[in-house]
Amino acid sequence: MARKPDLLPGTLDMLILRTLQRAPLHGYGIALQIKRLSDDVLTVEEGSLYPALQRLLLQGWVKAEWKMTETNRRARFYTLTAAGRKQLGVELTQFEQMIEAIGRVLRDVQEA
Amino acid sequence: MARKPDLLPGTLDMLILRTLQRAPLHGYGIALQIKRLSDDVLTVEEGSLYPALQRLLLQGWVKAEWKMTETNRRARFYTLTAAGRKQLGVELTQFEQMIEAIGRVLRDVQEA
DNA sequence: CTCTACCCATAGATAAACTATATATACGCT
DNA sequence: AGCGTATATATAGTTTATCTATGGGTAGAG
Repeated sequence: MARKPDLLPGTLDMLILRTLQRAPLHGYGIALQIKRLSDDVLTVEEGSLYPALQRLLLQGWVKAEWKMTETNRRARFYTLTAAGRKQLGVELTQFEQMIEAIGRVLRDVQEA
Repeated sequence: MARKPDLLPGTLDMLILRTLQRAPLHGYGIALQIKRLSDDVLTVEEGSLYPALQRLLLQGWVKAEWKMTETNRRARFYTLTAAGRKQLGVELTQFEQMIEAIGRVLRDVQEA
């Protein structure tokens, strides 16, 4: 009845970019980190993650290169570009603005 | 390039239910109120609003009846049902949980 | 030599929201 | 009388994000 979404639609790109701002990372690692930092509230499914990364690549917000992980595995490491850093700023601002706006509607702030 | 969404996907039903919790209202009025309370940050397009109201009706979360407005117009007034009140509670809780989780990811709270 | 954790990727379905369009009426203005 | 604007509902068709399901493949532990 009441579905339990894995994440809030429209926030995935922002979460990925923010994760990459801390350090370059591969897809699997990004998903794990988001899951862990959110205390398992947010889960990034693989079918959402990899298309999202393709989107970000196409937009030029991240770049990718194949490397070996510490555990000796081939993995594609994504790095935030300058444009990506800028985009992250835009998305963070917009997101905060929306959250505040939603808060106003939910709380029904009275005005003169 | 950087799209400006009208609202955060996944929050519309909650916003409508919350608006109706204050008082029964017609579709047009709901959209106006959300827009105004949010200081024009949130805009509910008609193509989003009316399908959403149909959804809520089908789920039994609201009921509707035709009435006249104060300005002497035919309009369909929606009222929150008991089930709708309950659903609103669920959605509010989930939303807060998600927002907090996103906040943790964005702020990268350090733990032991 | 099998199992689990790690890692990438895409095709297809679903659902929410958007754009565009259609209809209609009350009221004020000229 | 005629026009424009704000009010009011509704749907068809498109787009886009996310999910489900599936397919690969490798390192290392047991």
